[in-house]
Amino acid sequence: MRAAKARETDERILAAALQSFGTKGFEATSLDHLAGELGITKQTILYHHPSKAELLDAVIDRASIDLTATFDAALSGAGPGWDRIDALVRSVFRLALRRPELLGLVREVSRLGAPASTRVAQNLEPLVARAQRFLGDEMDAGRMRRSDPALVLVSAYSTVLGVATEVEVLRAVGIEPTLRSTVARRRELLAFLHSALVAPT
Amino acid sequence: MRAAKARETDERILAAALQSFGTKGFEATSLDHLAGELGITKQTILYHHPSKAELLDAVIDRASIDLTATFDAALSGAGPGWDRIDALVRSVFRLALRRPELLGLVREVSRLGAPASTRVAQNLEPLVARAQRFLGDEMDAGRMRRSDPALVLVSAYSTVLGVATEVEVLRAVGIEPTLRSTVARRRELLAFLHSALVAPT
DNA sequence: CGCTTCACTTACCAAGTGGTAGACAATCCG
DNA sequence: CGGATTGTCTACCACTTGGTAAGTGAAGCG
Repeated sequence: MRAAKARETDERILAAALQSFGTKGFEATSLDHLAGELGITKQTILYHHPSKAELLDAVIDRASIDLTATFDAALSGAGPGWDRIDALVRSVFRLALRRPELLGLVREVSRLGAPASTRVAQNLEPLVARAQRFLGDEMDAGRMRRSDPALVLVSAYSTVLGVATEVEVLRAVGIEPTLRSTVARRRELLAFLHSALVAPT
Repeated sequence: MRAAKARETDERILAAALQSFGTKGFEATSLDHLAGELGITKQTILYHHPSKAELLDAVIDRASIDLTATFDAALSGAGPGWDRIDALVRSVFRLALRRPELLGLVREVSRLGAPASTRVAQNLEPLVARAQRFLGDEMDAGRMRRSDPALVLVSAYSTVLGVATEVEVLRAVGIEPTLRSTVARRRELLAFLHSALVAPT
C-alpha cells in the first residue's frame, strides 16, 4: 500500500497549495513554506509535481472539479427559470463562506493570465456553455431581457464574484463582513440581478 | 535645480512602479528590475522610498489622485440622474483602455489587503461617500429602486470593474478584447446597470 | 532471497530578493 | 572660496527562491 500513502501525501499537498494559492496568491506562496506546513520537505512536493507551475496546474484541475461538482449539485435541485440563478448565487455565497480559497483561486488565476488562465477556461468551459445556453433559452422564452448571452454572463459573473469575494472593498464602504451582512449582501445582490436580468412582465 | 531633477526621478519611479504593480502585481515586481527599466539603480529607488512597502504607499497615493481627478472630470460635465452613472461607466472604460494599470492597481491592492487596502479606502473615501449620497438622493426622488446605497454601490462597483478589467474571463467566454467588443461590452453593461438600478416608471 | 522501484530525504546551488554602508560628484549656501 | 547637503552609485549582505543531485530505507516482485 505504498501507492495509497503517496496519493494521500499528494492530496495533502494539493489541498494546502489550493489554500495558499487561493488566499495568499501564487507568487506569495513559497514551496518551502508550503512543505513546512505539511511537515514534509520541498523536494517531496517537487517529486509529485516537477515544478511550481505544474503544481499550479494540478491545483487548478482539482479546483475545477470541485467547482463543477458544487454548481452541478446546486443546479440539480433547482427548478426552472429564475430559480436556477437564485440557486447558483446561493451556492457561490456558500462557497465564499466555506471555501473562500476556491473563489480566490479563480481570481488569482485570472490575474496571472496565460497559461494558467487558459487551463481554468478549458476546465470550466462546459459550465460556461451551459450557462450561456440557459440564458439564451430564457431570452427566447421572453423571460429575460433580450441581449447577448455571453455579455450578460460576463456582467453577472463579475457582479456575483465581486460581491462574494471583495472583502476589502466592503470594508472600504463601511461593511464589516459578518454573517448578517453577508445575508444582506446576498439578498441585495439577488434583487440587483433580478432587476438586471428578468424581463419586465 | 538639483531638487527639480530629483523630483523628476521620483516621478519616473512612481510611474514605472504604478505600471508594474498594476499589471504584473506587487510581489512579482522586483526593485532591481524596476530600476533596470529606468536606467537607475535599486538604491536610488530606496533613497526616494525607504522600503518597497513605502513605495507602494506612494504609488497608491499617486494613483488615488489620478483616479479622483478622472472621476471628478467625468462627473463635472455630466447632467443629473442616470446621466451621471453613464458618464462614470464611460470614464471607467476609458481608463481600462488607456490606463489599465490604474484599475489593475485597485484590484491588486484589494487583494493584498491591509495596510495597503486601508490606504486606498481612505484616499477614495470622499469618492465613495459622494457616490452613496448620490444613490441615496436618487432613491429618495423615486428615480432609483429603493435599497441600501452601500450594498448597491458594491454591486455596481464589482460589475463595472469586473467587466472593464477581467480580460481573461472574457477570453474564457470567447470574447477577444478588441475595440469593437469593448464598445459592445460597455453598451451591454450600461443596459445591465440601467435595468438593475433605475426604478420602473 | 535479491534486485528494482517508489516515496522521500539530506545536501546543495545559482539566481534573485529587499535592504545597508559608504563613497563620490554635483550643487547649495555662508 | 569651502564646508555641508543632496542625489546617485558601487559594493555588499543575509536571506529566500525554485530547482538539481545523490542518496536511503522500505515495499514490491521475480
